[in-house]
Amino acid sequence: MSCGLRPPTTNNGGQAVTVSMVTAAERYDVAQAEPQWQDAWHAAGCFTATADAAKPKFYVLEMFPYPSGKIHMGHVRNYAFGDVLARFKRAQGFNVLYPMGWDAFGLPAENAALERGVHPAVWTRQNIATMRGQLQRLGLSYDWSREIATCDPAYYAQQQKLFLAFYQAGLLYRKEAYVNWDPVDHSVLANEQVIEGRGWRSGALVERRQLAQWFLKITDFAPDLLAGLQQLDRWPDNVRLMQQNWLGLSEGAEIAFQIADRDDALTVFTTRPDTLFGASFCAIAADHPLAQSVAKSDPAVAAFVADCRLGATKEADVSKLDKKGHFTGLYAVHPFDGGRKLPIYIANFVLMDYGTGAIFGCPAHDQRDLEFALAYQLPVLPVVAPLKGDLPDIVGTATAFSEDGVLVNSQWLDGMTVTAAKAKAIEALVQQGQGKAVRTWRLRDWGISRQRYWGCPIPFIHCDACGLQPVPADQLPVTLPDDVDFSQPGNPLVRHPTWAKTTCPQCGGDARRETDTMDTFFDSSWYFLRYTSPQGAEPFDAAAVKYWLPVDQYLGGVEHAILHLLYARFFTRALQRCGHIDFAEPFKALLAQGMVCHETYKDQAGQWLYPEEVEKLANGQVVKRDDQSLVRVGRSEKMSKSKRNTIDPMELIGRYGADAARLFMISDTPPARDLDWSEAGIDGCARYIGRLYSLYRGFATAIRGSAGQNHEAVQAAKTDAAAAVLATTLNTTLNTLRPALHQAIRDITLQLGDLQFNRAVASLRTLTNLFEDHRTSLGQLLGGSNSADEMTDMLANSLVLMAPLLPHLAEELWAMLGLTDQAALAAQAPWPQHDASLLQQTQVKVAVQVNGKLRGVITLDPECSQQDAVQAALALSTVQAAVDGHGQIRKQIWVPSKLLNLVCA
RNA sequence: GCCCCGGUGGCGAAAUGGUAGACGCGGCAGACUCAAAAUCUGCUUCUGGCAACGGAGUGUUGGUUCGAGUCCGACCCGGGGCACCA
Repeated sequence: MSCGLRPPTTNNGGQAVTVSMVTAAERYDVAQAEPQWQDAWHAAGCFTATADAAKPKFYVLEMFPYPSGKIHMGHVRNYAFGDVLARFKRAQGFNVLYPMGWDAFGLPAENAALERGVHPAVWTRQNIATMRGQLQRLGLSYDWSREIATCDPAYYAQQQKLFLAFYQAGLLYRKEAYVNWDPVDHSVLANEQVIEGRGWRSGALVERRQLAQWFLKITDFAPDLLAGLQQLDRWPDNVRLMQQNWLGLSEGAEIAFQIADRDDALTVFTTRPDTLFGASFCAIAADHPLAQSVAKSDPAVAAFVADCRLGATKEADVSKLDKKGHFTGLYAVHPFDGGRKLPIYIANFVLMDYGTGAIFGCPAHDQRDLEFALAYQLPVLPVVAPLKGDLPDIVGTATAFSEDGVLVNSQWLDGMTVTAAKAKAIEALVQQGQGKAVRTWRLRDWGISRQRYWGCPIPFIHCDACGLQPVPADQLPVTLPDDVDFSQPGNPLVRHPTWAKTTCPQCGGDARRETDTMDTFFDSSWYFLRYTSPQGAEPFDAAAVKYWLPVDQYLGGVEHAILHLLYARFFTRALQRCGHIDFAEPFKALLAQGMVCHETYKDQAGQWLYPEEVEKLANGQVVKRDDQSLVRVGRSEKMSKSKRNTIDPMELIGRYGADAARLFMISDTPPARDLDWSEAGIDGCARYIGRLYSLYRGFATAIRGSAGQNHEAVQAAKTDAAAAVLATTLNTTLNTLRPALHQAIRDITLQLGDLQFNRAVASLRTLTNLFEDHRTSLGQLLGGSNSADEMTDMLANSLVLMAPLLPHLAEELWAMLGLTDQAALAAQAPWPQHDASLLQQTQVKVAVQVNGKLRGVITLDPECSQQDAVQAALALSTVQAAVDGHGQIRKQIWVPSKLLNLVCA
């Protein structure tokens, strides 16, 4: 990099500059400077992205926020990471797309309407305006011209087209499914609104009720979603593993058990056909057709089924229930032993959604089956023996044996391994016509119907005569009515006097609109495509998508590791099938950032409190700020609006500035790790910025101000000896800083590329700490030596390295050093390259161990031979003493430039 | 319950199987100051020692290795997800 501003080298008699002294008036005015640079970036159009096939592109995407009202620390963390990367990639010469928008539909807006009477649209728009301002104040380098909001009819109109395309492609269907029904409020509740089995507002016991709902056939893509994970080598392994487990492929068998004294059979799914001889019962889900039919004639069974319905809808809750069952009075005939009859139970731990909704129970080798068998006094027959040792006491320890082993007590399977027995059992079942090998997925189809107002209307019409009709293309979009009544619970679309009334596109008769709206995950499954042509008249422009997609780096909270990311992956496949796009995976690389956590507060009434409503007294008590009532402090959890344990970052920004707040969020903690919120350290970030300002200010003065620093200093050094000392000092500075800069370039480039933001900050600090250590002689070099240009270039390079991390400060210093003829703005300066030849070390420190224990360190030439190293090592008294203490050297481990280990005996 | 992740100084953390604690926060001491703030300098894992120099140490425990924070096994503790919060 060349430097245009050449410092004068003649002596004009200027005063010596004291680099470290800064008066208050010379301090960095963050509040004034930051908005000014934000304006400058905007005016220069630094961040506006334009598709240009000639340039390599890089799409940086952050999970867009729900407009809850204010940004919180999790957002700042997420967006600070993204912005650093976007700025870094721009400097590296990429054409960067870095957009922002709003996941604007959702439940909280309706809650605000219910609680405060404010219309969801108004509330949402206000929140967006507030949060946009906050993000802009953070100096994030978004292309705001591409901003979108999912609640904008311009967005959801396009979404309705996609919905109809999926319908055309046969990816959508309707079926009955359970919802949480609040019998008092007469409304459907989200899981979040069910607290300990009761409606959050009414307190009524929640029931499960069946409703006809829309489903997307995500299960069609299960094998492809699984296979695709293999290619996502820039996704974290844990996220891929979570997705893999969620898809939940299991290889097993379907077995038809003849029902005794009836003509029909019960088909069960099992992954352990090898354990068939250990079966002691069958169990079916409460929603299984067989259970339904038995319930019709048996009131006790009906009561049990009804009881199961009352219970939980969540898998987590279901699994915590005590295993309960009810005998149906029916028996299943064992397929390999007609003499054995297995009682058929209805059991609360069998899920209708998984497999066939029916199982056979082998208590000895399945923990859930064992618990059930122990509760209902069913036989426990071990059929697999461990490979080593005796069969453990299964009943005594109440622990099923589910590891690998050898078959016993199983007639013609005896002696086989589990794997061989599985194959053999299936083979036998196939021959008998009673079974087959099948693969089952845990994944269920995606239910997208929501009985709510604030979502994208599902573009369908119900006609009594013609049935379900898609809204014709020329009648799209179906927009939400504005005049809605939130004075009572339930979906206002249903109660609206006119909105749902329409005519059938088929017969022209009276018909009703679908009043369900879409799951907001639908909205967020394609927004990254819309960013490429945000104002387009079609959902997205094919050429723009072809250029920008896939997303090169996606950044978001690990809490979205499964649902959102899986739905988005499904969506691109669905769009591919519909011919809209030609790729399957939307996100090439993923950073699953850890959560920002904070302790929680509840008042005496059990209401969540925001941290700012809480005061910590000197005596350690925590009280409510307004009435001093005692507050209950909960453990640290993910910051969330529902628990109100959020921190307003704007207060920090007001106090310290955007750069300090951002630096604080990216320092110290690695991105993927959770962060327990604490303000300890923010002062240090602000001080670092102040220190850098005064440091570089001193350098700027040295460059610009008094010419001939070096000359002055040399003049001042009256004797030859003093002059020689000065020359040596300056030389040392040169020889220290030169490799240090290139080390920093190399390190920061690698670290930012690997998203190790905390380490990049540490590397930058290491470099600038060195500048501080050498500030006097660096000032002298800048002030008119042969190396002045090189030193100025070095400072310019350091600012380019700084620019992604501290963008506002870097601009301020860039201008201050007069570098604007290299690039008008630091944000436009190209990323430096390191010179590997400058990183060669002439001396290396080598650790000397005796029997693996550190006994000394020797400084050697990198090319030093093992023999010489041993000699140098033994010259150390500590090493010699340790060797003497152990006897003879038996072995030497020599890792050049690193370590010498003398193994003695 | 099932799946995933994490555990290293007083605190946040760093460390291709090769000198544990880089870089910070906090603390202590000193310089500057009438004083304070800011700034600067030094020290700061614990422990013994005046020191030189030792001993211990990465949640617990066992193993692999010349050598383990790192790899393998078992366990303990904390956090996240579990399909209608987003």
